[in-house]
Amino acid sequence: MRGDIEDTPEYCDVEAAMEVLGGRWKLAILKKLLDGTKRFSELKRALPRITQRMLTRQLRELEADGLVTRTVHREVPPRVDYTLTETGRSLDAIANQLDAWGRWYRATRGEQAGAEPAEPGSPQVERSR
Amino acid sequence: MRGDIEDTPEYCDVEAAMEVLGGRWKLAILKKLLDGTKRFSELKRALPRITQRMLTRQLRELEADGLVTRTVHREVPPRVDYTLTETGRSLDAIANQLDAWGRWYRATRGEQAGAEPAEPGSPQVERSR
DNA sequence: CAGCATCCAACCGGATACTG
DNA sequence: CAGTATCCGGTTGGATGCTG
Repeated sequence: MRGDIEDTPEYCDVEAAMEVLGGRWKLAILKKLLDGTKRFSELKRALPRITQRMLTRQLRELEADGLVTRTVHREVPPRVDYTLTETGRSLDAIANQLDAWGRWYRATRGEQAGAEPAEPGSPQVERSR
Repeated sequence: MRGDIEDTPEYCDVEAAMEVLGGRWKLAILKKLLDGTKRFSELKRALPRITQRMLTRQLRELEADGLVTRTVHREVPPRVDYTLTETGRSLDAIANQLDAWGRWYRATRGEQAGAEPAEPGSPQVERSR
């Protein structure tokens, strides 16, 4: 069973994904935008722990990577809103599974580190194997 | 729809997940370990772009977070191997979907940066192998 | 409202050299 | 083999002030 294809030192595509989605905020922002278009202040309110500075920067990067669209309405007061592109929406399943996993992980770690809870063995996510 | 729950400024669980899985390497390492137990040098070979220092640090963090088990064999030459815990294996589906997404994203971006693919949905996510 | 500018501290990640 | 020690640049993130 030594296929040794498994050990191929090729560039892992997970790395490619993490270069775009890496950092602490990208996926959290994506997740919020899955509900629909949101303006800057709505996102800021939805993510209280991110600073304005970081939110701006992360949104610009997501825009540059083609995951969100930024729309500026020239009115007073100013209004800018952000919408997921098709590419951004393609992360729907992954973002939701990460959300479920995060909740599950926090629960298991919060109660007792290392033991399996009475809950379903996994988050909503289906396990392989 | 004013007081909808969707906008709850609560701590997003995606953030919790990203605190554990964040950074460029965590998920890539996880992905490699999904194939089974690997020793340090095998991981290093499987991920040529990570430095030894980073590999060590990321592995220690994964261990501290209960995702991998570190086993030291007191022999000469030294041997240490790493195995996923149940918690670590619970990320199987997510890691594989991210891998698939990364491959798909690279492909679409490589061909035509900025244009939407005619394809209807997300990348073809391979559920379990 | 939605930002940009600036300063600054802390941490992340990489390169290199050395060790049990 | 599997690390540790040291140095160092870049990024993250916070605070504060200013602008169209």
